[in-house]
Amino acid sequence: MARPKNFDEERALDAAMRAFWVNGYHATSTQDLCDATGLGRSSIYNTFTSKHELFTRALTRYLEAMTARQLEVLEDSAKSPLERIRALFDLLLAGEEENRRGDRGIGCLTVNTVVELGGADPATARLIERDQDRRMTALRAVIARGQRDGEIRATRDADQLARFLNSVVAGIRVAGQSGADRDVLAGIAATALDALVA
Amino acid sequence: MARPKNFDEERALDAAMRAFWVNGYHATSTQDLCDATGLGRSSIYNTFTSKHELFTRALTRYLEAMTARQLEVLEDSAKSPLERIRALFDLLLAGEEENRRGDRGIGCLTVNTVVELGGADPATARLIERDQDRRMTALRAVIARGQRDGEIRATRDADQLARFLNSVVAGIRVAGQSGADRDVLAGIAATALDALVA
DNA sequence: CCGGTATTGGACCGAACGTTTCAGAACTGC
DNA sequence: GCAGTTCTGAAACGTTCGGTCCAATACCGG
Repeated sequence: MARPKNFDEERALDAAMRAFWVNGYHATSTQDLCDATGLGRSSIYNTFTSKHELFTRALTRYLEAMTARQLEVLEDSAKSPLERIRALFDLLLAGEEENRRGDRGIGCLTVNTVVELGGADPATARLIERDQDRRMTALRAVIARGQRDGEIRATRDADQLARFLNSVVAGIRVAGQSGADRDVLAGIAATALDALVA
Repeated sequence: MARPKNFDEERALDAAMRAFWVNGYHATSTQDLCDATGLGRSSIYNTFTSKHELFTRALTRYLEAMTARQLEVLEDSAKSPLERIRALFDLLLAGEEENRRGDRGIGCLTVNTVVELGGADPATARLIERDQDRRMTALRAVIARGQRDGEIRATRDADQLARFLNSVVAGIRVAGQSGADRDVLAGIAATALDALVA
């Protein structure tokens, strides 16, 4: 047929994702993307059409990877509902530990994107909304199950508790980004769980 | 002496603050700032030196205004500690209600700035850190007081609970920014309080 | 009312932005 | 090894960026 690309598209996507994650959409220039991926401008535009399209692809990849891992934890039938939620926080904390630049975390691409583009880029906002729905559904199910088992307080409905947890997750991400260390984040997570078991 | 400025510096600062708040630092151009303030380039640069300096001034103003209002609530001796914390959430929810563009909130300039610039702009990060210290100190004091009175659980120390609340506040801001309505945010706040009172 | 000083609007600066173009290189199928 | 197709690197596109310059203007103190 024709000349093949001499780079791995998914590897390039990962590098771009990382760049957007660390610096944000606007602060990442096409030159930065070339440097991060090791590709030339032509290859990037030939493969991904535009900066925005590349961002969309990178974000989609991020959402899929993160949510897949979270759902795996939430649906682990070897654990009780409450243990799964604890495991979810463990996963989160491990991720925060892993992704640090200097004295602070780089946050979560989802949260970062909601904050930076949420109001200005409806297509991206929808992408994140659909992902949130998936996570919320799984979370709600686990909580409802825990409530039936008597492991989780039933004084608030599963939906409300799920939204609370989801919001705490975002809060932990922001706290990590503003410099809180692992112990502090673990303390926040543990305290949040108090609201579920009391 | 000489010709006086024919605009109100603080009013201009408010307008600039609003622009940065809604769109973020990078996505707000100097032209946007001219449009928002109604000033010409010359007046802006003559008064504020640079875009970054204007941002610093605007952020400082925001921090001062927000924190002053929060401290006022937290130090209201007419209320019990727990009532003060409830009032803090009420203040937060009222602010979220007030600041909406379309179907979503515009968040909180502090959180937005941590997310957008936290890792790349140490001077700004320090500014926010100092502000956070003030708010955390007040929060810790109120919680400690509530614990002495037996109104707040003493199974976790005041510092940990304060960090938890602070993180929930950020989480609520992000949730509002991703489209959650008032009832949902109120539910998150109420659930967070469960962790304090058991 | 005039001299001195600061502010103002608008033209303008070089640099960087996202994107396009294109000639040449590289690979496939025949 | 040639024809056909795609990829690649480099140069260049027009636009917008943050910031400067300057002549005209407006005000104050004397």
